[in-house]
Amino acid sequence: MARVRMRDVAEHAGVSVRTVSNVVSGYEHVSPDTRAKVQRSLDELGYRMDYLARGLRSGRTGFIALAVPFLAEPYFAELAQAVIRAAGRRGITVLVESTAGDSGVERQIIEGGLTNVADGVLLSALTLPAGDVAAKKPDFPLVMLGEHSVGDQFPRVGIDNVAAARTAVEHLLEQGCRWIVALGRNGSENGRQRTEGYEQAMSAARVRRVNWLVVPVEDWTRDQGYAAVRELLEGDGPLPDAIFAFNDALAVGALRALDASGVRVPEDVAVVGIDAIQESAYTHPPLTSIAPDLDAIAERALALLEEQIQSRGASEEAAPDGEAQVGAVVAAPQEPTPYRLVVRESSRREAPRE
Amino acid sequence: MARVRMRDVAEHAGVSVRTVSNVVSGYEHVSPDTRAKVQRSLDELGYRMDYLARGLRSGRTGFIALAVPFLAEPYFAELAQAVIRAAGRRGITVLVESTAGDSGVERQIIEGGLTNVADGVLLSALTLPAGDVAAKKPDFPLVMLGEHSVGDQFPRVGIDNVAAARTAVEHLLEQGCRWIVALGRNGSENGRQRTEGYEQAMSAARVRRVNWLVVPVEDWTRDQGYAAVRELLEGDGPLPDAIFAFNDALAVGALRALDASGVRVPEDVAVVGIDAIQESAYTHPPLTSIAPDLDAIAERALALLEEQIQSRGASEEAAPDGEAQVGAVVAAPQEPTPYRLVVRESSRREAPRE
DNA sequence: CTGAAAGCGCTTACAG
DNA sequence: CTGAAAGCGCTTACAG
Repeated sequence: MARVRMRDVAEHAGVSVRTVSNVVSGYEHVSPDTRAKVQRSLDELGYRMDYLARGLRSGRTGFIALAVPFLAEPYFAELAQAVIRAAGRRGITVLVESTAGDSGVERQIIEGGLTNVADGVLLSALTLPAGDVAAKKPDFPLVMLGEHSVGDQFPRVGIDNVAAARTAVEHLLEQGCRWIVALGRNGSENGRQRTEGYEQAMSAARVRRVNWLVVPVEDWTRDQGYAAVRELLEGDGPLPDAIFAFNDALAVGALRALDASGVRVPEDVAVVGIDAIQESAYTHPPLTSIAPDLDAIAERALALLEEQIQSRGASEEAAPDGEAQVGAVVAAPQEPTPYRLVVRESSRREAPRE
Repeated sequence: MARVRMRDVAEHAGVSVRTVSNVVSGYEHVSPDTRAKVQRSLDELGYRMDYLARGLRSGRTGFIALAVPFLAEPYFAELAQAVIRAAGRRGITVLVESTAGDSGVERQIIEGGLTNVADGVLLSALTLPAGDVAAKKPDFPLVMLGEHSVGDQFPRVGIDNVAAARTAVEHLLEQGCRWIVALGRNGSENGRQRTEGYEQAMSAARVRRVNWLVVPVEDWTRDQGYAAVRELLEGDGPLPDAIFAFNDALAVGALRALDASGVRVPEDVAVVGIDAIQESAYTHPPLTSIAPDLDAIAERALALLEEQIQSRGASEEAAPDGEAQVGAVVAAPQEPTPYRLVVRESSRREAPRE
């Protein structure tokens, strides 16, 4: 029961390991007879490739790393699932890392902590200051997920946050809302961009400045959304028309706070989120949200990563000392991936006030 | 910028690679002077271990694989997060695989598809028939997650499903409910066990058989919960007292269906789930659920896996032909991990009917 | 189309 | 406490 190696298969089939390797890796020029013979030995002995050894020798492991802040956050879990599925189609195995929003771990990844294990990395950075990533100039295949505006140093894929936020707010404006609270500004680039989209829409609709309000939070989680809205609702006075939450988790928290305070959605306050996580179809009431095309994100990210992986192989051959600028090859600015507005009950006003 | 190897560090420091290796791996018996010298070279050259090479040579990669059916299902995402966190504390990297409920992939894993990449695997099987796993007698470290009753072939960790279900139903009975629908039986072992817990509680409370009802579903998802309850509510006639959903996803779907039909929770129908996923605190109304201790599950699973990994190392030394029965070493029946009942509004009746 | 052989970057008995 | 050397299981020019 000891491990079966290529050598064992070769002996069993009466060929050289070279030939076994050829058969296993699907090399074309092997005579049908030899192939059949080797295949039989392969099956009979139950050979299983040692990917580690192959990786060591060939420089390619067939793994890529996906680093997300919190795997337990629905958006990231769903993104990871999409990436795993897309990778599976390409015969790539995904190593999922959870950086826990800890920039230490993110930094470690940027510095190449996974380089020799993974052929490349997909990084959905949260805490890492954009400048830091840019400064490191990683010398391995890297694609950023989400809109982080890290200069144009790396290929990145994600929706256009500004446009997405604008779309969400425009939808609320179309429903007749005029006093719209933006929920979720924080230090992140994403937060800035979504704030900007909000402001663009409010400005274009000529909404009075007094009716603009951006509520900050630390993290885009249900609890923070809940807490922020509870605070907002305390005391007396008129209510805003609508809440535009920067993601669905915040929106879920907001809905719960509204519900707990007896505020009706959408009659009193309309709510819109971003991400269209699965949960959003089951909230009370179902949540209107911006749905990024996760499959498109995954597909494109993988395509970009593979481009880099391939070009690295090529350039290393050309310049064995590894001076090649890996990232630069494909750093051309990317089109943002598509998204769509999913209108559900949380923002559907029977009779627009307008 | 070419890759810095141990040999480079050794030359730079004027020692042998053996010494560099000793320093890097924290071997004790290295003179302080040598250590300092080597450390300086390490830093100066920016050495980074090639884990692949180490793994090939030493037989340990420092990776374990975690295979779950659907990473996008909240329970599994939260479990994965717990495992990653616990593994991080032990210096282990987790390779997350999503089997997509496809028994093909699960089977592949059981057959050792990840063996040489991961030191061991944590498998949360869903579709795989218990007998199959048992029949394969995997020759690598394996711990099953969740209660699958695969004989006692493998160490496994999870809550006691029967007891958990019984606890949930007993809680409903205590609230005065007498006509409790169990939602979620399917072909899975988990489903059978939760059904059994339901029956035990109903039986012990001497509830009339006419008031027992087990509603089947295919998957434990929100949509299936929604669809099943919609169907249940169609037409006229009295409503049941309560719904015991076999997991929170089903409960979320049930809550939505109830809400859409204008049925009040908990006044008309109380609802209880299992898993206590984060989402459950934000449903309408907040959902009572059974909370398994995910950290305990992760910790224990990792401990059991490490035991096996270690004992394999040991036994292989003793019996180089690999005849050692890896799993058997620690296959002693495990205590189920703890859980607790989290009572929220969905089952809290001000005035128990009893 | 196939063989014999070098080598990927480590670890680890074996000596000293 | 440290060196010189073998070898983990592959891939891949280099020959033939």
